[in-house]
Amino acid sequence: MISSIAELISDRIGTMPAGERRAAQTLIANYPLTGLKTVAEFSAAAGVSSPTILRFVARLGFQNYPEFQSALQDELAAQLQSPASRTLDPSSTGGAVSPMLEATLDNMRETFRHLSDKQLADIAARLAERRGKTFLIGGRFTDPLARYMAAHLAIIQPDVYHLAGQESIWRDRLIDMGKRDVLVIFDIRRYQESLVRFAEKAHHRGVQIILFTDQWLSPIARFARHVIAGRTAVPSAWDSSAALFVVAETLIGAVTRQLEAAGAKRIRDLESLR
Amino acid sequence: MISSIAELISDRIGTMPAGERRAAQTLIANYPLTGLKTVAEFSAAAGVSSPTILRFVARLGFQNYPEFQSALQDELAAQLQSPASRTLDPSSTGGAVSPMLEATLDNMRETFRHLSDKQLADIAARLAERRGKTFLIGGRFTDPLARYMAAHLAIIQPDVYHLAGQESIWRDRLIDMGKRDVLVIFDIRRYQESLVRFAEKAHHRGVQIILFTDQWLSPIARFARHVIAGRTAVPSAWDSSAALFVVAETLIGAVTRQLEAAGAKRIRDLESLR
DNA sequence: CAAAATACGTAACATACGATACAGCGCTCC
DNA sequence: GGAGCGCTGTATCGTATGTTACGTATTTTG
Repeated sequence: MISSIAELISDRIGTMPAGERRAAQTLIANYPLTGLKTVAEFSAAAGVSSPTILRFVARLGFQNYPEFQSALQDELAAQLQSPASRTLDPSSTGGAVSPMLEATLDNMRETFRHLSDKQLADIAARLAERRGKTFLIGGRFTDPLARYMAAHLAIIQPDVYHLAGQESIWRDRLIDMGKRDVLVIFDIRRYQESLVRFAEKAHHRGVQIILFTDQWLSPIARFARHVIAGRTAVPSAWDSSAALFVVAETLIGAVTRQLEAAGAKRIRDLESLR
Repeated sequence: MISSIAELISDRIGTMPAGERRAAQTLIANYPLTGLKTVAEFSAAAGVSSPTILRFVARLGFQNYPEFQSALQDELAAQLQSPASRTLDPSSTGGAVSPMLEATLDNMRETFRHLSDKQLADIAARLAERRGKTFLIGGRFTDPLARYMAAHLAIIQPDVYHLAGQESIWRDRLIDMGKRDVLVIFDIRRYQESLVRFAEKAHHRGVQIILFTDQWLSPIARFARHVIAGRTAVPSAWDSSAALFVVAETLIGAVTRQLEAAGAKRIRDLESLR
């Protein structure tokens, strides 16, 4: 049963030649707006020629382009009249994907429910005050999150370092850390021994630790000044770091806002360096 | 302050002559669909003549009919991109949580709404079939996502490589790529020249490209076999990659499920290696 | 009540839009 | 490696669309 044109497309997109597939993808990307424009605009957006667009709609089973547009408009009309039914109710998608998404969304709500605005503001403030250096590090699967956060923070303020590579390398960086510095650690199950040892040593040197972990709390929590506990359970073989990722983005945004004045100047300076 | 065209109309409907008022009313009645149709259809629906419609849109301040339609489409685009689902479930979040989170949740729902189960299943199947090698690479801020995905995929199957470091390094890896291989690219605004060039060359070598991008589609979409367009807009100075992150996790889960038998054995082997 | 002004529709016009024919190119399959 | 097929873009064509001019109807005002 094919109800919407979007389904029709994703059903046949596999059998389409390259050019028409581009058309399909650009249409899906911001559905259904591109389809309401003229053939010329559609083709320009997709980077193909007009005839390809027409062949595309022909393959979908429409006699001509206006007929295709009418179908899109009808669909849009039905959709606008019942706005509530449009926002993804769990039953409509049905497939194996939906439970994963639902669980992830729940995780985020839960994570933020246990996270007060004040707590986030405090952490952001600590990251924004430029007394010392900021170091970031993560575990096997969470190190990309540390990288992601470092990439953003490094733009709006100086002295941001992501600790990468072999353990011996970042262990030696301990020598540079002191009580004015901040260490952001990502560590979820199964907690890594090496990270715990590293955190302990940093803690003894007076470094303030901000820990991103799961709801069962990494042993590093003992040494941490701030602990962010995210929900990670999803119906999959793996744990999900998505909630922690969103917290990280939220913090990045908050820090950016606090450093607005200084940060804006810094960004301009960076731009001029290219 | 007049924001939407609907407001503009209801603001001036009092000063309009009878015919144009009928036009206004029929447009408001099922807004904005009637305005997207042709002048002839609009006039028929309103029971007036074509020139009356044109005089109507002229009175609203538009130079010509196409300009009026474009304005309607822009409005519709903005509306579709940020669904007002906030009003739907204020209960679940419990009140004044950061607008950042709400926007992120919306982005995810929207992203998955434009993403069919079949599409995801196709991509997962392509990643699971072990004919060739799998390469992953990302842009300035999205490379951590590539890393994250690579870290997981590399555990359940062989020949998974994350392309890191300087451009010249991964450019040389092109020599190892062929038509049996898959290249996963993350690229959101502002799109990186180097990535586009790399994608183009890989494409010419017959490599199948799976692209993670934003709703405005990186130019790499021209070469991509599969395109995943995620929503990135959040109330922050930065774009959000969270939706793409969740799609990545979903794919990781799907691939893992498909490789369950082979993957489980591989994981056991890995365990015994420690 | 008359006269003017405004509003509206009919009909002709020009533009630009969608459709089609054709040629070049790349790809696949012997 | 060569022949065949299928896909894609360029150029051209017919037409539907938006636009305008003009005449008639309707309302408004002195």
